[in-house]
Amino acid sequence: MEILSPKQQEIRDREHRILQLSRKLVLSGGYHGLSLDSLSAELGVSRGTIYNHFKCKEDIILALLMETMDIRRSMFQRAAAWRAMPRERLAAIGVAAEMFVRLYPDHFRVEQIVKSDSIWEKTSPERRSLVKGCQMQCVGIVAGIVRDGIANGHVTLPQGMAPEDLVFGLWSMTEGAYCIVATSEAIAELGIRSPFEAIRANIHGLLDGFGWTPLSASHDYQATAKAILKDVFAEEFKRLKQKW
Amino acid sequence: MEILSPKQQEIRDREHRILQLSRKLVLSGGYHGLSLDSLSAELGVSRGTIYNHFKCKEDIILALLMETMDIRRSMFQRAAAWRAMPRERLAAIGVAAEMFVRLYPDHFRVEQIVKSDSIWEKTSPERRSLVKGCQMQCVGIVAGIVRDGIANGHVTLPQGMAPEDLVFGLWSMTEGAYCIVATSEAIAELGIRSPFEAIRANIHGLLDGFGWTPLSASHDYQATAKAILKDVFAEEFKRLKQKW
DNA sequence: CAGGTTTTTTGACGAAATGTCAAAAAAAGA
DNA sequence: TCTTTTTTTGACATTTCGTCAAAAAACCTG
Repeated sequence: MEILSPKQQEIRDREHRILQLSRKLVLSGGYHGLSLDSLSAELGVSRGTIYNHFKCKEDIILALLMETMDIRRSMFQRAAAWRAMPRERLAAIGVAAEMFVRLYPDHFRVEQIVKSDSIWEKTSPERRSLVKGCQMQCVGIVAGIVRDGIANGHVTLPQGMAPEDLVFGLWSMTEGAYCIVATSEAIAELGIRSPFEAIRANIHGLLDGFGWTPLSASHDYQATAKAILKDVFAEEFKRLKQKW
Repeated sequence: MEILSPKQQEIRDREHRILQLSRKLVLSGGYHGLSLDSLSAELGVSRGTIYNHFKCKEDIILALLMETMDIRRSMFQRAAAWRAMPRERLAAIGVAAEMFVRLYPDHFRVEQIVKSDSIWEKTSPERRSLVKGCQMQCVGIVAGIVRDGIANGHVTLPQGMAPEDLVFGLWSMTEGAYCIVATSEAIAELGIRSPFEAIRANIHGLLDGFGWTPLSASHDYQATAKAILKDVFAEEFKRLKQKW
């Protein structure tokens, strides 16, 4: 730990406060809800000061994204390190993903904003490569588990299908689901009562479809999920007030 | 067909031209690329005139979304009406979805924009309910096929899983995949060479996982896809220049 | 601690964009 | 041709972003 002068400490604290308040503003009003005027007014600093921390408004939003992406990455790492069969470790990733989206419901909102507008191009290259690297690490973690499953003979992918292709399927389904849930308010009207449960069932179907043993019919994955919650995400689970 | 005075005809034409140009602007520069100044300048009308057609900028964007959503809905309807086994009709939906996203690559861009910002709240309620209804119809079409599959004994869903839950899984996966492809440029770097093929494989895995007959191993679904292209989407296929 | 140097903060300013509205222009009707 | 209705216009008020020279604060150093 390096030593910081009071002034440097103050600056670092302020950056934290900027991001904290920005998250609140983005959550309540999207891209336009984040106004540098209200931000600076509420923080009691001038707009110029904020531009000392971030190159532009888009850079703030990307920093928000980076914060939560990093949390997710570390949750994925912990999940993948769980000592169990490959398919159970994959279930652990699933638990991590679901836990993450429940603990940080604004992440998808921010992610969507970043991707929608031409924000990407305006931000600083450093921050961009950070985000990209984080994404690649997440995919790599899951692909590693798939490779373990193949190596252990628990699953055989169809001719011409790479481990990354399966990761892409899992990624797409969870990303798509959370994205739909976060934005479409008509979910209940459409007859989908519990989207989280539905996605869990679909992922089990997907893995069963590739014959990944033990199949969901011959293993109690609900018990596995409980064990993961207890062993890996006990602290996060405590923080999650809603029922699982 | 009602009769239109020259003036009314001109107005209708202009609305069309507004949307056409708006789509181009949004595609190239996102939400901020759509500037009412450049829009009006390029069209040779004043900004005020555009506000005669649309309540606000957000309303234009939602109209763009509605245009393509309607096209997709009609493609889904045609696919579902194809006379074949339920799982083949589901494949037809898949072909429709993929064809759609290839023919209208800007759709996801616009969809993302609408969902990301607080655009939804600013738009007119009429347009909003149109969009919502379209979405519900699409889900309904696919759920109908799933119910047919269940009724015909081709598939049995696990205890407690509704047809809509499977639809949600399929929807999530395709939505997520196209969304990732449309926004993340690192797809190739991640080792996913052909995302479309990967998604097809994953969806087959998913349906196989629920035991939906005929299983992908015992039926040539590639031939099915070819037949669908020929029978249902011949015209669209001709317009699609890239290889399938 | 005084005086000089560097760092940080400020807020006025220019530029751009949105949406409004009274007045002007065009179209329709009599 | 004159009147009424509809449509278009563009100046105006407002908001917001990002910049930058000057002011203020913090930091050295003898």
